[in-house]
Amino acid sequence: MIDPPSTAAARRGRPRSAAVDEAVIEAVLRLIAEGSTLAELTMEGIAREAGVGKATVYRRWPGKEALLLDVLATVDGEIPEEVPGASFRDDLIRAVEWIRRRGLAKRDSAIMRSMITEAQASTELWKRYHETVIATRRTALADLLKRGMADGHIRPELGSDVELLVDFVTGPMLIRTTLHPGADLPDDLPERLADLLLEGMRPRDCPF
Amino acid sequence: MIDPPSTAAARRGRPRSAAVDEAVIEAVLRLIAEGSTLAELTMEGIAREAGVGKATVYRRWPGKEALLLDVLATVDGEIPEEVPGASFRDDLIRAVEWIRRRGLAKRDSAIMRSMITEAQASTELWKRYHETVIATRRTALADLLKRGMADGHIRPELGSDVELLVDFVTGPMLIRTTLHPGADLPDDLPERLADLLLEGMRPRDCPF
DNA sequence: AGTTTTCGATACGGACCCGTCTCGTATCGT
DNA sequence: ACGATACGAGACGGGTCCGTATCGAAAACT
Repeated sequence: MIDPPSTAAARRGRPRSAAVDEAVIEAVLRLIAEGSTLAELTMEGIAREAGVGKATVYRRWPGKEALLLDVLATVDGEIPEEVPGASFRDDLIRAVEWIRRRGLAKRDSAIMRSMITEAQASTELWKRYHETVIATRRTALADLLKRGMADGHIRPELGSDVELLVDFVTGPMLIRTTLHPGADLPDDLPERLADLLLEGMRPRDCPF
Repeated sequence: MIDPPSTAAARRGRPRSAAVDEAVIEAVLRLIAEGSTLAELTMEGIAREAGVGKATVYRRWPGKEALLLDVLATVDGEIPEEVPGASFRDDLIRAVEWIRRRGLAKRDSAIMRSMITEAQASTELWKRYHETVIATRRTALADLLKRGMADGHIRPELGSDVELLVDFVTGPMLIRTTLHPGADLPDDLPERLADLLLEGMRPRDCPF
């Protein structure tokens, strides 16, 4: 985002409308949710959708890439706080359920699909998305798994590769939400999946 | 692919070069593998990459969509025949290993990523890819799982939703290959993952 | 009140791509 | 040999998008 004319000298004249910033970002999210690829997004189309002049957009962002970076920033905050629940099983279900919800949200799943393509080019955009959304979520899940390991819900020898466990937990649901868009995601899916995962990780002599 | 001037009347004149067909399709695959999005592909760029006149491309395909459909057709054949191996575990490892290999192949993974994004628009292209590549592979895996179920490697109550099991098996490795491009995929990953999966699915009193 | 900046709208030149067409040449059938 | 077609190269008009500039009106500051 471009700063208004440099903080020092001027603060005179009509100030920028915060509503416009919001309208533009909302417009981008709307277009993505409606099926636009990132490549299909145009500054002209964005301005039109936002009901805003093209120059007004360029006054704030130097180009599409910068704008999209700011759009992504508004998506970051949607990661839920990680409160340990009643049991390891509950926490696991909640983690999977969270992925399911993102899949049901047109907006989030559309963004994710867009980012997957961007990953090929490994752009700044993808780096940002990975750092703020994916990595955050993965470390949170890794922590959860480590807690479960400490409590004896997971075979110790699996601890050598927590990343594999994270993929193990997230993969199935993620595949449903990204690869089979429109696949039905019934309410009890997280629970059934979590039990399947638990069974895969638990010690053979575990009493749970 | 457009037929040469109608089968009936004419077969005179210089025939079309089969080498050109190949060169064009190869060029498209090369461009995709190098990171081009499908949207970024241009008929001009394709012709240039193939060392071919633009008109020569249009003589064979009416447009990009049709060309890409033919390109996809050349990718279909790479699905391996499904020979039951020594054990259920071996078969499972082979199935996961196959996904890993596709992930290592820049070409295949790039195509897959492209298709995932294209799926939003639900084009003819996606339908074709899903039918010929994804669905084929999934039913093969479902058959494998049913065999395993019949042999007692899988808890009977899991049989009610084979699709979930397919996601369970493919998800983790697919996530690695599509969502974390460039992630290392060590040789023993399929084996470790398959054992994790087996453990999740096996009956508690299973002797295996 | 007067100044300054933003606002939406729109015009502009440049770049790129589309799909068609026209070259001169090459390569086939007859 | 000859006619027909394919070939590479590239010109062409038409379209879209980029990023900048200009307009009169609106909205803030001094």
